[in-house]
Amino acid sequence: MKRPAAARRDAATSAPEAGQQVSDDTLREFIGYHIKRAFNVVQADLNQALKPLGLRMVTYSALVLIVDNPGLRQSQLAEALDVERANLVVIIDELEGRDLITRDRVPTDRRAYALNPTLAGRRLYDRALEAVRGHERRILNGMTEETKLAVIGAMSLIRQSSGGGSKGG
Amino acid sequence: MKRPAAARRDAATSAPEAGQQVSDDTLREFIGYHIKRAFNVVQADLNQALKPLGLRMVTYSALVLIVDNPGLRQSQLAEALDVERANLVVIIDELEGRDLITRDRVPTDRRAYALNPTLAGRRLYDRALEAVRGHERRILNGMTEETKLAVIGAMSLIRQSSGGGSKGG
DNA sequence: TATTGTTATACTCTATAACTATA
DNA sequence: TATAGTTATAGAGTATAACAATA
Repeated sequence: MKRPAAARRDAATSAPEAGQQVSDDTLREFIGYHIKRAFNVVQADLNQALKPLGLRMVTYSALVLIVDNPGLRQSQLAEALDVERANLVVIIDELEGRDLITRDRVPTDRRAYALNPTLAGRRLYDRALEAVRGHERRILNGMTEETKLAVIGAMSLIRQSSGGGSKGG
Repeated sequence: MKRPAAARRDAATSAPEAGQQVSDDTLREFIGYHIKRAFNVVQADLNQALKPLGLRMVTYSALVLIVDNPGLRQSQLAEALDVERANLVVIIDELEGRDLITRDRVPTDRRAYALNPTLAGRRLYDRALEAVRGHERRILNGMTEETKLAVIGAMSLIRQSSGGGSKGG
């Protein structure tokens, strides 16, 4: 109920002193605010880094998981990426259309497709990982290994607070 | 160029052993991946917390900044929230339509509007902050103060790597 | 009956260009 | 000329329902 000391200007219908800068002291109390702002930077820079390869964040993540888990099914990939099966279809269409992966019928369950990378897919995987490593070097800007581990631990802690799937946002 | 030891299954067009679970070891090398997953959880839970108040993440942030910086202009708010002026219009419309804020003409610059909270706006601000504090308690799940500060420092470091505006993602 | 992949649809968020009224 | 707010529009991202084929 108490209000932030620093932020507040004066009371009702105050004048908009133009040159003055906006205080976000109240929002900065919250860790979620900092995460959101940082994530915006990460996302923007990552997409820039992936653009020359014709990839976006989702298509990149999907390609990596398919190369690392060849033969997995669309439903498994959808769950791993935390996207709806329906929305994954166009992502897979895109990767398949560029001959980066193949959709292979599963003999033992003819409803399902096994996703496998092509040679081109594996090559793009290597280039994408190099690009993303460069991107991380850029945005981390000399962050210590200790801090990195602390962040990863903290993010995992937050992730655990949710039951599992995190949609609905 | 080297490949993750843990992740890889066998080679070309392998079988999709159904029960097996998907490895994201390669992606977990990257801090951005952890931030994204955590942010998804934060966003989903925050929106749940704000729903009873009729607020979303943006409208909440906008309301907080308007209460803390009464009299600021839309363009200032747009910059502070890192959204386009054009997209802020509907957000402001929404808050104004609910009589949480007012758009007041600036006498010294008749192009601009000064944004001011109403009494109802200030009251909802208080309730929203309470709700968000509860949300943070929930998702942080006993994170130590030390870790929190480390995370905030790390997120600020990432934010600094960008020139300022972080759009284009 | 349930599940896999699919289509269609809708709703949010975001980016861009162009307009108006003022400066 | 430039700026503040606005409108319109298009592209992502995402959620839901319903369908065909298969289990």
